[in-house]
Amino acid sequence: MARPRSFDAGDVLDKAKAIFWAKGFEGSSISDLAAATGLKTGSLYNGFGDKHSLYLKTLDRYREKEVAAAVGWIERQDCRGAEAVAGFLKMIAAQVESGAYRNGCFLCNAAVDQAPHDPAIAARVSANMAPLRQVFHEQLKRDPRTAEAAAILADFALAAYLGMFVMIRGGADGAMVRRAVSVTSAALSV
Amino acid sequence: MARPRSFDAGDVLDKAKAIFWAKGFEGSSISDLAAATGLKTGSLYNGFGDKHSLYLKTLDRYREKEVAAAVGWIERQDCRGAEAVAGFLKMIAAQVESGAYRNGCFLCNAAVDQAPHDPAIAARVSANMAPLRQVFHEQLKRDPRTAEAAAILADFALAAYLGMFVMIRGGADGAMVRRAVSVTSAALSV
DNA sequence: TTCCATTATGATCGAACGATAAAAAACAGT
DNA sequence: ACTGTTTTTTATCGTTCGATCATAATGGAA
Repeated sequence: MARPRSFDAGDVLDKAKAIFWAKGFEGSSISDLAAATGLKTGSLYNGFGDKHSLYLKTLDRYREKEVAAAVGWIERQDCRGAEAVAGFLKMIAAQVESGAYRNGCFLCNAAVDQAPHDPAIAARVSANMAPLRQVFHEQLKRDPRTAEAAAILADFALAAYLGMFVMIRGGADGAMVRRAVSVTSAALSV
Repeated sequence: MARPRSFDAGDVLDKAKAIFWAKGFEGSSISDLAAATGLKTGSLYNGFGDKHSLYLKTLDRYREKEVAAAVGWIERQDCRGAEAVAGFLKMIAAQVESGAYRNGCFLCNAAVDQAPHDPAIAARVSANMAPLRQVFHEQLKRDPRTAEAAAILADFALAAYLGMFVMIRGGADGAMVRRAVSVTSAALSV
Protein backbone atom coordinates (compact mmCIF):
# COMPACT_ATOMS: atom_id res chain seq x y z
CA MET A 1 0.00 0.00 0.00
CA ALA A 2 2.88 2.27 -0.78
CA ARG A 3 5.25 2.95 -3.62
CA PRO A 4 8.01 0.31 -3.66
CA ARG A 5 11.69 1.16 -3.76
CA SER A 6 13.16 1.23 -7.21
CA PHE A 7 16.68 0.41 -6.05
CA ASP A 8 18.48 -2.29 -4.16
CA ALA A 9 20.01 -0.86 -1.00
CA GLY A 10 23.03 -3.15 -1.23
CA ASP A 11 23.81 -2.11 -4.78
CA VAL A 12 23.56 1.54 -3.85
CA LEU A 13 25.88 1.05 -0.89
CA ASP A 14 28.38 -0.75 -3.09
CA LYS A 15 28.41 2.11 -5.55
CA ALA A 16 28.63 4.76 -2.84
CA LYS A 17 31.41 2.77 -1.22
CA ALA A 18 33.38 2.87 -4.47
CA ILE A 19 33.14 6.66 -4.54
CA PHE A 20 34.13 7.08 -0.89
CA TRP A 21 36.92 4.58 -1.43
CA ALA A 22 38.35 6.50 -4.36
CA LYS A 23 37.81 10.06 -3.19
CA GLY A 24 37.54 9.89 0.59
CA PHE A 25 34.73 11.30 2.70
CA GLU A 26 35.29 15.01 2.21
CA GLY A 27 36.29 14.53 -1.41
CA SER A 28 33.03 12.83 -2.27
CA SER A 29 30.20 15.26 -2.89
CA ILE A 30 26.53 14.45 -2.72
CA SER A 31 26.36 14.98 -6.48
CA ASP A 32 29.19 12.48 -6.95
CA LEU A 33 27.28 9.96 -4.89
CA ALA A 34 24.00 10.67 -6.64
CA ALA A 35 25.61 10.31 -10.06
CA ALA A 36 27.33 7.05 -9.14
CA THR A 37 24.30 5.46 -7.54
CA GLY A 38 21.76 6.72 -10.03
CA LEU A 39 19.63 8.11 -7.22
CA LYS A 40 18.59 11.74 -6.85
CA THR A 41 19.78 13.46 -3.73
CA GLY A 42 16.32 13.35 -2.24
CA SER A 43 16.19 9.59 -2.53
CA LEU A 44 19.67 9.26 -1.08
CA TYR A 45 18.66 11.27 1.97
CA ASN A 46 15.36 9.46 2.27
CA GLY A 47 16.96 6.05 2.01
CA PHE A 48 20.23 6.44 3.86
CA GLY A 49 20.16 9.61 5.91
CA ASP A 50 22.80 12.27 5.53
CA LYS A 51 26.26 11.91 4.04
CA HIS A 52 27.88 10.92 7.31
CA SER A 53 25.31 8.26 7.95
CA LEU A 54 25.73 6.92 4.42
CA TYR A 55 29.47 6.72 4.97
CA LEU A 56 28.99 4.69 8.13
CA LYS A 57 26.69 2.33 6.25
CA THR A 58 29.31 1.78 3.56
CA LEU A 59 31.87 0.99 6.26
CA ASP A 60 29.48 -1.52 7.77
CA ARG A 61 28.91 -3.10 4.38
CA TYR A 62 32.64 -3.26 3.81
CA ARG A 63 32.99 -5.27 6.99
CA GLU A 64 30.12 -7.57 6.10
CA LYS A 65 31.37 -8.22 2.59
CA GLU A 66 35.03 -7.55 1.94
CA VAL A 67 36.43 -8.09 5.43
CA ALA A 68 34.33 -11.18 5.90
CA ALA A 69 35.52 -12.51 2.55
CA ALA A 70 39.14 -11.91 3.50
CA VAL A 71 38.65 -13.72 6.80
CA GLY A 72 36.94 -16.57 4.97
CA TRP A 73 39.77 -16.81 2.47
CA ILE A 74 42.32 -17.17 5.24
CA GLU A 75 40.27 -19.72 7.15
CA ARG A 76 39.74 -21.74 3.99
CA GLN A 77 43.45 -22.32 3.48
CA ASP A 78 44.62 -25.73 4.56
CA CYS A 79 48.27 -24.86 5.01
CA ARG A 80 49.90 -23.95 8.29
CA GLY A 81 48.56 -20.90 10.07
CA ALA A 82 51.51 -18.61 9.51
CA GLU A 83 51.56 -19.56 5.87
CA ALA A 84 47.88 -18.83 5.51
CA VAL A 85 48.47 -15.29 6.74
CA ALA A 86 51.54 -14.86 4.56
CA GLY A 87 49.65 -16.31 1.63
CA PHE A 88 46.92 -13.76 2.12
CA LEU A 89 49.39 -10.89 1.88
CA LYS A 90 51.05 -12.47 -1.13
CA MET A 91 47.74 -12.90 -2.89
CA ILE A 92 47.01 -9.21 -2.50
CA ALA A 93 50.50 -8.26 -3.66
CA ALA A 94 50.04 -10.41 -6.73
CA GLN A 95 46.75 -8.70 -7.57
CA VAL A 96 48.41 -5.31 -7.26
CA GLU A 97 50.57 -6.23 -10.22
CA SER A 98 47.52 -6.24 -12.45
CA GLY A 99 46.22 -2.89 -11.25
CA ALA A 100 43.98 -3.97 -8.42
CA TYR A 101 43.80 -2.02 -5.18
CA ARG A 102 44.99 1.14 -6.86
CA ASN A 103 42.80 3.01 -4.38
CA GLY A 104 44.34 1.17 -1.49
CA CYS A 105 42.17 -0.34 1.22
CA PHE A 106 38.88 1.33 2.09
CA LEU A 107 39.41 0.68 5.76
CA CYS A 108 42.94 2.03 5.67
CA ASN A 109 41.80 5.17 3.87
CA ALA A 110 39.01 5.70 6.39
CA ALA A 111 41.46 5.33 9.26
CA VAL A 112 43.72 8.00 7.86
CA ASP A 113 40.99 10.28 6.53
CA GLN A 114 38.37 10.52 9.18
CA ALA A 115 38.99 8.35 12.21
CA PRO A 116 40.91 10.97 14.20
CA HIS A 117 38.10 13.52 14.10
CA ASP A 118 35.08 11.31 14.29
CA PRO A 119 34.43 8.80 17.08
CA ALA A 120 31.67 7.04 15.14
CA ILE A 121 33.98 6.43 12.20
CA ALA A 122 36.83 5.48 14.51
CA ALA A 123 34.58 2.86 16.05
CA ARG A 124 33.76 1.48 12.60
CA VAL A 125 37.42 1.38 11.70
CA SER A 126 38.15 -0.60 14.82
CA ALA A 127 35.22 -2.90 14.12
CA ASN A 128 36.65 -3.53 10.67
CA MET A 129 40.20 -4.12 11.81
CA ALA A 130 39.21 -6.41 14.64
CA PRO A 131 38.11 -9.45 12.62
CA LEU A 132 41.20 -9.27 10.47
CA ARG A 133 43.48 -9.00 13.45
CA GLN A 134 41.61 -11.83 15.09
CA VAL A 135 41.87 -14.22 12.18
CA PHE A 136 45.58 -13.42 11.97
CA HIS A 137 45.86 -14.18 15.66
CA GLU A 138 43.93 -17.45 15.44
CA GLN A 139 45.92 -18.73 12.52
CA LEU A 140 49.21 -17.86 14.15
CA LYS A 141 48.12 -19.54 17.36
CA ARG A 142 47.29 -22.69 15.46
CA ASP A 143 50.77 -22.86 14.02
CA PRO A 144 53.24 -24.37 16.49
CA ARG A 145 56.06 -22.26 15.09
CA THR A 146 54.23 -19.00 15.84
CA ALA A 147 51.85 -19.96 18.63
CA GLU A 148 53.88 -18.41 21.39
CA ALA A 149 54.23 -15.00 19.80
CA ALA A 150 50.86 -15.08 18.03
CA ALA A 151 49.52 -11.86 19.57
CA ILE A 152 52.62 -9.88 18.74
CA LEU A 153 52.82 -11.29 15.25
CA ALA A 154 49.16 -10.51 14.61
CA ASP A 155 49.73 -6.82 15.36
CA PHE A 156 52.76 -6.92 13.13
CA ALA A 157 50.84 -8.55 10.30
CA LEU A 158 48.14 -5.92 10.58
CA ALA A 159 50.66 -3.10 10.42
CA ALA A 160 52.35 -4.67 7.41
CA TYR A 161 48.97 -5.12 5.75
CA LEU A 162 48.09 -1.46 6.24
CA GLY A 163 51.52 -0.22 5.23
CA MET A 164 51.31 -2.17 2.01
CA PHE A 165 48.15 -0.33 1.04
CA VAL A 166 49.62 3.07 1.84
CA MET A 167 52.51 2.28 -0.44
CA ILE A 168 50.08 1.26 -3.16
CA ARG A 169 47.96 4.35 -2.84
CA GLY A 170 51.13 6.42 -2.73
CA GLY A 171 52.04 5.09 -6.14
CA ALA A 172 54.39 2.18 -5.35
CA ASP A 173 54.70 -0.41 -8.10
CA GLY A 174 53.86 -4.07 -7.70
CA ALA A 175 57.48 -5.10 -7.39
CA MET A 176 58.01 -2.83 -4.41
CA VAL A 177 54.95 -4.25 -2.72
CA ARG A 178 56.00 -7.79 -3.45
CA ARG A 179 59.41 -7.17 -1.95
CA ALA A 180 57.91 -5.76 1.24
CA VAL A 181 55.49 -8.68 1.51
CA SER A 182 58.24 -11.23 0.98
CA VAL A 183 60.02 -10.03 4.11
CA THR A 184 56.78 -9.86 6.05
CA SER A 185 56.02 -13.43 5.09
CA ALA A 186 59.46 -14.54 6.10
CA ALA A 187 59.09 -12.80 9.45
CA LEU A 188 55.83 -14.64 10.07
CA SER A 189 57.15 -18.06 9.14
CA VAL A 190 60.09 -17.76 11.51
CA MET B 1 61.32 50.83 -1.08
CA ALA B 2 58.35 48.66 -0.40
CA ARG B 3 56.41 47.47 2.58
CA PRO B 4 58.24 44.57 4.24
CA ARG B 5 56.60 41.25 5.06
CA SER B 6 55.24 41.05 8.56
CA PHE B 7 55.54 37.28 8.78
CA ASP B 8 58.20 34.64 8.45
CA ALA B 9 57.40 32.33 5.56
CA GLY B 10 58.82 29.32 7.37
CA ASP B 11 56.68 29.90 10.44
CA VAL B 12 53.58 30.24 8.32
CA LEU B 13 54.38 27.04 6.45
CA ASP B 14 54.88 25.21 9.73
CA LYS B 15 51.51 26.35 11.00
CA ALA B 16 49.76 25.55 7.74
CA LYS B 17 51.45 22.17 7.72
CA ALA B 18 50.03 21.44 11.16
CA ILE B 19 46.51 22.13 9.90
CA PHE B 20 46.92 20.04 6.76
CA TRP B 21 48.49 17.31 8.86
CA ALA B 22 45.58 17.18 11.25
CA LYS B 23 42.69 17.71 8.86
CA GLY B 24 43.96 16.69 5.44
CA PHE B 25 43.84 18.78 2.30
CA GLU B 26 40.11 18.87 1.67
CA GLY B 27 39.33 19.07 5.35
CA SER B 28 41.40 22.22 5.79
CA SER B 29 39.57 25.36 4.75
CA ILE B 30 41.19 28.64 3.84
CA SER B 31 39.68 30.10 7.01
CA ASP B 32 41.27 27.32 9.05
CA LEU B 33 44.61 28.11 7.50
CA ALA B 34 44.18 31.85 7.92
CA ALA B 35 43.22 31.44 11.56
CA ALA B 36 46.13 29.14 12.31
CA THR B 37 48.73 31.23 10.54
CA GLY B 38 47.41 34.60 11.68
CA LEU B 39 47.35 35.83 8.09
CA LYS B 40 44.31 37.09 6.27
CA THR B 41 43.28 35.16 3.21
CA GLY B 42 44.55 37.89 0.91
CA SER B 43 48.03 37.66 2.42
CA LEU B 44 47.98 33.91 2.17
CA TYR B 45 47.19 34.07 -1.52
CA ASN B 46 49.70 36.84 -2.10
CA GLY B 47 52.45 35.01 -0.28
CA PHE B 48 51.88 31.39 -1.18
CA GLY B 49 49.49 31.17 -4.11
CA ASP B 50 46.33 29.13 -3.91
CA LYS B 51 45.49 26.33 -1.49
CA HIS B 52 46.97 23.62 -3.65
CA SER B 53 50.21 25.49 -4.05
CA LEU B 54 50.38 26.11 -0.31
CA TYR B 55 49.90 22.40 0.30
CA LEU B 56 52.79 21.56 -2.01
CA LYS B 57 54.98 24.05 -0.17
CA THR B 58 54.16 22.43 3.17
CA LEU B 59 55.11 19.05 1.71
CA ASP B 60 58.40 20.50 0.51
CA ARG B 61 59.04 21.95 3.92
CA TYR B 62 58.22 18.63 5.54
CA ARG B 63 60.92 17.00 3.43
CA GLU B 64 63.44 19.71 4.19
CA LYS B 65 62.80 19.66 7.93
CA GLU B 66 61.20 16.50 9.30
CA VAL B 67 62.37 13.98 6.73
CA ALA B 68 65.85 15.41 6.74
CA ALA B 69 65.89 15.26 10.53
CA ALA B 70 64.82 11.62 10.48
CA VAL B 71 67.52 10.77 7.97
CA GLY B 72 70.03 12.63 10.09
CA TRP B 73 68.96 10.78 13.21
CA ILE B 74 69.52 7.44 11.55
CA GLU B 75 72.89 8.42 10.10
CA ARG B 76 74.01 9.75 13.46
CA GLN B 77 73.60 6.36 15.15
CA ASP B 78 76.84 4.49 15.63
CA CYS B 79 75.37 1.04 15.96
CA ARG B 80 75.07 -1.47 13.16
CA GLY B 81 72.99 -0.44 10.14
CA ALA B 82 70.07 -2.75 10.73
CA GLU B 83 69.94 -1.69 14.34
CA ALA B 84 69.94 1.96 13.39
CA VAL B 85 66.82 1.40 11.27
CA ALA B 86 65.18 -0.69 13.95
CA GLY B 87 66.13 1.89 16.55
CA PHE B 88 64.46 4.59 14.50
CA LEU B 89 61.19 2.68 14.45
CA LYS B 90 61.47 1.94 18.15
CA MET B 91 62.10 5.58 18.97
CA ILE B 92 58.90 6.56 17.19
CA ALA B 93 56.94 3.79 18.89
CA ALA B 94 58.21 4.99 22.26
CA GLN B 95 57.08 8.55 21.54
CA VAL B 96 53.62 7.30 20.58
CA GLU B 97 53.20 6.15 24.15
CA SER B 98 53.25 9.75 25.32
CA GLY B 99 50.74 10.96 22.78
CA ALA B 100 53.03 11.98 19.95
CA TYR B 101 52.14 11.31 16.33
CA ARG B 102 48.47 11.16 17.13
CA ASN B 103 47.87 12.59 13.67
CA GLY B 104 50.07 9.98 12.09
CA CYS B 105 52.70 10.93 9.56
CA PHE B 106 52.09 13.92 7.30
CA LEU B 107 53.59 12.13 4.35
CA CYS B 108 51.54 9.02 4.97
CA ASN B 109 48.35 11.07 5.23
CA ALA B 110 49.17 12.89 2.01
CA ALA B 111 49.77 9.60 0.22
CA VAL B 112 46.39 8.27 1.24
CA ASP B 113 44.49 11.54 0.92
CA GLN B 114 45.57 13.15 -2.29
CA ALA B 115 48.31 11.29 -4.11
CA PRO B 116 46.00 9.14 -6.25
CA HIS B 117 44.19 12.11 -7.78
CA ASP B 118 46.98 14.60 -8.08
CA PRO B 119 50.23 14.00 -9.93
CA ALA B 120 51.94 17.01 -8.36
CA ILE B 121 51.19 15.74 -4.87
CA ALA B 122 52.11 12.21 -5.84
CA ALA B 123 55.48 13.50 -6.99
CA ARG B 124 55.98 15.23 -3.65
CA VAL B 125 55.01 12.10 -1.79
CA SER B 126 57.60 10.14 -3.75
CA ALA B 127 60.17 12.85 -3.16
CA ASN B 128 59.49 12.58 0.57
CA MET B 129 59.59 8.80 0.70
CA ALA B 130 62.74 8.51 -1.36
CA PRO B 131 65.26 9.87 1.16
CA LEU B 132 63.83 7.69 3.90
CA ARG B 133 63.92 4.61 1.76
CA GLN B 134 67.41 5.48 0.70
CA VAL B 135 68.78 5.91 4.18
CA PHE B 136 67.18 2.61 5.14
CA HIS B 137 68.86 1.04 2.14
CA GLU B 138 72.26 2.53 2.87
CA GLN B 139 72.21 1.49 6.50
CA LEU B 140 71.14 -2.04 5.65
CA LYS B 141 73.85 -2.28 3.00
CA ARG B 142 76.45 -1.24 5.55
CA ASP B 143 75.45 -4.04 7.86
CA PRO B 144 77.01 -7.37 6.81
CA ARG B 145 74.01 -9.28 8.16
CA THR B 146 71.58 -7.43 5.91
CA ALA B 147 73.78 -6.24 3.06
CA GLU B 148 72.67 -8.87 0.61
CA ALA B 149 68.94 -8.26 1.00
CA ALA B 150 69.25 -4.54 1.68
CA ALA B 151 66.96 -3.41 -1.15
CA ILE B 152 64.21 -5.81 -0.20
CA LEU B 153 64.50 -5.02 3.48
CA ALA B 154 64.39 -1.28 2.78
CA ASP B 155 61.03 -1.62 1.04
CA PHE B 156 59.84 -3.72 3.94
CA ALA B 157 60.99 -1.18 6.49
CA LEU B 158 59.21 1.57 4.61
CA ALA B 159 55.98 -0.41 4.52
CA ALA B 160 56.24 -1.17 8.22
CA TYR B 161 56.94 2.48 8.94
CA LEU B 162 53.84 3.59 7.04
CA GLY B 163 51.66 0.87 8.50
CA MET B 164 52.64 1.90 11.99
CA PHE B 165 51.32 5.40 11.37
CA VAL B 166 48.05 4.16 9.93
CA MET B 167 47.53 2.11 13.06
CA ILE B 168 48.26 5.17 15.18
CA ARG B 169 45.93 7.43 13.27
CA GLY B 170 43.32 4.68 13.36
CA GLY B 171 43.45 4.78 17.14
CA ALA B 172 45.85 1.97 18.03
CA ASP B 173 47.46 2.28 21.45
CA GLY B 174 51.17 2.50 22.07
CA ALA B 175 51.44 -1.11 23.14
CA MET B 176 50.04 -2.34 19.85
CA VAL B 177 52.48 -0.20 17.93
CA ARG B 178 55.37 -1.37 20.07
CA ARG B 179 54.45 -4.99 19.45
CA ALA B 180 54.35 -4.46 15.70
CA VAL B 181 57.67 -2.64 15.75
CA SER B 182 59.32 -5.34 17.83
CA VAL B 183 58.68 -7.90 15.11
CA THR B 184 59.76 -5.48 12.41
CA SER B 185 63.00 -4.88 14.24
CA ALA B 186 63.58 -8.59 14.66
CA ALA B 187 62.96 -9.13 10.95
CA LEU B 188 65.56 -6.49 10.10
CA SER B 189 68.20 -7.82 12.47
CA VAL B 190 67.87 -11.34 11.06
C1' DT C 1 59.48 64.89 3.85
C1' DT C 2 57.67 63.08 -0.13
C1' DC C 3 57.15 59.32 -3.11
C1' DC C 4 56.36 54.65 -4.46
C1' DA C 5 56.51 49.69 -4.64
C1' DT C 6 54.82 46.26 -1.92
C1' DT C 7 52.05 44.22 1.71
C1' DA C 8 47.95 43.90 4.76
C1' DT C 9 43.14 44.46 5.28
C1' DG C 10 38.23 43.99 4.75
C1' DA C 11 34.58 43.34 1.72
C1' DT C 12 32.80 40.46 -1.46
C1' DC C 13 32.45 37.43 -5.54
C1' DG C 14 30.39 33.20 -8.01
C1' DA C 15 30.31 28.33 -7.40
C1' DA C 16 29.68 24.29 -5.02
C1' DC C 17 28.43 22.37 -0.88
C1' DG C 18 25.08 19.60 2.18
C1' DA C 19 20.49 19.40 3.01
C1' DT C 20 15.34 20.17 2.64
C1' DA C 21 10.50 20.85 1.06
C1' DA C 22 6.78 20.58 -2.02
C1' DA C 23 4.86 18.29 -5.85
C1' DA C 24 4.43 14.34 -8.86
C1' DA C 25 4.38 9.33 -9.32
C1' DA C 26 3.79 4.53 -8.15
C1' DC C 27 1.91 0.73 -6.12
C1' DA C 28 -1.32 -2.24 -2.45
C1' DG C 29 -5.61 -2.77 -0.38
C1' DT C 30 -10.40 -1.90 -0.63
C1' DA D 1 -11.56 3.06 -9.77
C1' DC D 2 -10.58 5.26 -5.57
C1' DT D 3 -7.75 5.98 -1.44
C1' DG D 4 -3.70 6.17 1.32
C1' DT D 5 1.14 5.67 2.04
C1' DT D 6 5.65 5.83 0.53
C1' DT D 7 9.04 6.93 -2.94
C1' DT D 8 10.80 9.78 -6.59
C1' DT D 9 11.51 14.01 -8.63
C1' DT D 10 12.41 18.86 -9.14
C1' DA D 11 13.52 23.03 -7.42
C1' DT D 12 15.69 25.49 -4.13
C1' DC D 13 17.30 26.72 0.46
C1' DG D 14 21.18 28.90 3.40
C1' DT D 15 26.03 28.17 4.18
C1' DT D 16 30.60 27.66 3.29
C1' DC D 17 33.96 27.14 0.03
C1' DG D 18 38.13 28.97 -2.62
C1' DA D 19 39.48 33.02 -4.56
C1' DT D 20 39.77 38.07 -5.90
C1' DC D 21 39.77 43.11 -5.68
C1' DA D 22 39.90 47.84 -4.22
C1' DT D 23 41.64 50.25 -0.51
C1' DA D 24 44.51 51.39 3.45
C1' DA D 25 48.90 50.94 5.55
C1' DT D 26 53.92 50.49 5.62
C1' DG D 27 58.73 51.80 5.45
C1' DG D 28 62.97 52.34 2.51
C1' DA D 29 64.70 55.40 -1.32
C1' DA D 30 65.05 59.92 -3.23
